[in-house]
Amino acid sequence: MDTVQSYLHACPARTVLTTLANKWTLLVLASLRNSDGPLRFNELRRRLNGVTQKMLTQTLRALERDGLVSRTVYPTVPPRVEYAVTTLGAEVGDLFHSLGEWSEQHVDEILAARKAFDERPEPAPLA
Amino acid sequence: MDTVQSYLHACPARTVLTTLANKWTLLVLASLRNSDGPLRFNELRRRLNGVTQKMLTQTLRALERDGLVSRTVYPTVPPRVEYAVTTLGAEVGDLFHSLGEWSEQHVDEILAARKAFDERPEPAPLA
DNA sequence: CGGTATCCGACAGGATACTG
DNA sequence: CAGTATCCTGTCGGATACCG
Repeated sequence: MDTVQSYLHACPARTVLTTLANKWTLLVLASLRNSDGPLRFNELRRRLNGVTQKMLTQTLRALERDGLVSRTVYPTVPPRVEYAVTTLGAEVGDLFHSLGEWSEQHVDEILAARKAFDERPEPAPLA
Repeated sequence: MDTVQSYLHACPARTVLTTLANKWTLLVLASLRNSDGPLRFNELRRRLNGVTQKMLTQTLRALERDGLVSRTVYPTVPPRVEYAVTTLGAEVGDLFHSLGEWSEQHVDEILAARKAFDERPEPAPLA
C-alpha cells in the first residue's frame, strides 16, 4: 500500500496532471495563453462561458499555487486583479497545445472506437 | 449554459483527457508501453502495486473503449487475457512521455512554488 | 469588482464478497 | 485467472447568498 502511495506521489506526471485535469484548468490556461497580455477576473469569466465564480477562483488559485499563473492586485477602487501565465505556465500551455493538436487529429478515431465498443453485441449465451 | 456544454463537449483535448486523467490510466498505459509484448491481467495488477481488481478492470475497459488498448481472450482453462497498446495508444503514450519528461524536469519548481504559496503570511490586518 | 461561505447532488474510487 | 456486484466514503463542481 505504501509502495503505491510513494509511487503515485513520486510520479511527477501525476503532480502536474492532478492540477491540470480539473474541469476548467485547461480552458483558463488556454485563454490566458491566447490573449494579448493579462486578463481581469471578469474578462476571463466572460470568455469561459458557464464557469461559476467559485470554480474560476478555485481554478486560478490552484494555478497560482503551482506557479503557472501570476495574480496581480491593484489596490484601487473598484479593485483590479490581473491574471497572466508565467514562464512555467506557458511551457505547460505549449505541451498541452501539442496534446490538443493530436486530439483534434485523432478524436474521430477515438469516438469511432467508442461507438463500435458501445454497439458491439453481447456474446451469444451459447444456448 | 448550452454554450458551455457544447464548448466542453466539442473540445477534443477534454475528450482525451477525461479518459486519461483517471487515477490509474497513465500508469496502465505506461506499463503496457514499457513492457515487451502484451501483459496478462494479474501481471499488470502486480506491476501497479495497490490497484484493486475493480479499478484495473474499469481502467482497462475505458482504454479499450477508446481504442487505446487491445484485449485478447484465449478460451483456455484457466482463462488467459492479454492486454496491449494499440497504435493509437502508443501515440498517446508518446505524448504523455513528453509530458512526463517535462514534469520530471520542472516538478521541483512547481513543488517550490506550492510551498511558497502555502507558507506565505496572511496580509497584515492593517490594525 | 472580485471575491468568500455554505449547502448539496453526482460521481470517482476503495473494500469486500461472490462467480464462470 | 479474470472478472462482477454491492456498498460506502471522499472529493469535484454547481447554486445561492453575502462581503470589502
